[in-house]
Amino acid sequence: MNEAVSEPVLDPGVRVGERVYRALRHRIVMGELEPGERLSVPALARALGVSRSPVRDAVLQLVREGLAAETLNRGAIVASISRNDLVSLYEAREALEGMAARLATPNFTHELRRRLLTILTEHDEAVAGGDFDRHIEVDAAFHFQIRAAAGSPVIARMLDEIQGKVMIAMRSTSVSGGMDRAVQDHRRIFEAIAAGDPDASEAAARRHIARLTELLRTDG
Amino acid sequence: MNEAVSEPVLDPGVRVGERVYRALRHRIVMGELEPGERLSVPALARALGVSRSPVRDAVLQLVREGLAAETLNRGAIVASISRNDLVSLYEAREALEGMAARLATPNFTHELRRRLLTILTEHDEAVAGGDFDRHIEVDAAFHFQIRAAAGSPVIARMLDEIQGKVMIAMRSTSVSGGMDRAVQDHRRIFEAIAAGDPDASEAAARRHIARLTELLRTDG
DNA sequence: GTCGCCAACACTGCATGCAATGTTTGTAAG
DNA sequence: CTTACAAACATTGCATGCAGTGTTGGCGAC
Repeated sequence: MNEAVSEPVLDPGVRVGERVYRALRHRIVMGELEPGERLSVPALARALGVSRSPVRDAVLQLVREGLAAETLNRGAIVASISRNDLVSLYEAREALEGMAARLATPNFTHELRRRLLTILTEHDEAVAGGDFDRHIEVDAAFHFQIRAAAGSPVIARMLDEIQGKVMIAMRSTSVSGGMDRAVQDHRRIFEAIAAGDPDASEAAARRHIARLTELLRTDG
Repeated sequence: MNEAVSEPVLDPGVRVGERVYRALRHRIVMGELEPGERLSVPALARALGVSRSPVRDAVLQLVREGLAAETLNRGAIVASISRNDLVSLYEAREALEGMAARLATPNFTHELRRRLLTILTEHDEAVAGGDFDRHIEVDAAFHFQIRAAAGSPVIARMLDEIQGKVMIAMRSTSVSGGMDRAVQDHRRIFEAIAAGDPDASEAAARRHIARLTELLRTDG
């Protein structure tokens, strides 16, 4: 744990603590750090070539965000997201994605139409090719466009937080089913937004998430 | 670092940093620290009789939570919640309170019925007496009971975060109107939950918040 | 061979040092 | 009296020291 310091895996940013936070968050949601893995402040500081202060700041933020959990006098570990946690997260997500779709509807532009159609096409290809990772990526891109169009920083931030935890959980629980269903759902959401119907947009977005929640509750 | 240290305004807790965080958060949402007021780490450390480290931790958490804002190399200040921020907060709140009411409906118990009825009675009295502060307090208690009954830690946490910012904003923007209307809305929510109708519960809760949002958009 | 104790270790959380940086105040020139 | 400049001051963010505490690994007793 020494030579790798040459590539500190820290985005060029401003505050060291913030950079450490982003790097750790990225590694957690990307699965490079697995749930249960210890986040030892001295070890991370050595690995990243910085002192313990900014690392401690970063870990504290991760704990408060729910991406890390404190253990009994043994420091923090990467959080494990249980099946129950995931259900609770999806309940919140259903409400927020629904509202985001509703708010995005009056903001529909040609540019958004173009982007969403591109994403839908790529999604079709990913599903046809059975590319699960690409599916995950394109799925996230679709929802990202909608919540950007919603123009609500509060909702966007909350959905980001939810998504981080969901991505942790997705690696442990195989929610592999329903790739094709997701594309259908997305297309319905798109059509409702394009039609300028806020109620239909919200309903479609909620059904989409609710379907995933149901998958979680039943499918093991 | 003198006489005022005798009453450090810190709940007896565990970690000093956490206690400082709670104390500062309490003072911010309660209006003891006004928006724009500087949160100087050394000054707070002196005032609270601790070192700068835990105070710095606390301020960082407040910034990330949105209750404080960083200024350009002059430390953090208590956040100001603008009218636009408030609208965005209420959009998220509408979605989440609605979902909370929906989820609370199947969990309705005699105990919850008793508590909500007590709160509604107290709310009537507060409105009849024109007691605005009491109205705020009882209003918060009503929503707290519902989101506790919802049993979703994710939604509860998000609504807590929203409420903190809303309380800051309420002191600067006079959203005094609609005390009586709030009680009516609450009673409708209660009745829908008591009737065991999730759709009606969610709709009633959303209308309640949407009404407040509309008040914000129109009323200056 | 197994169990229990003890010592060395590692880590956490608070305190403090320190360089860099921005602000403010005082002073002098115009 | 206003303006420009400079020096002292305050604060931030990172680094490091240090005491308290829990864990771990080894060694001896049974």
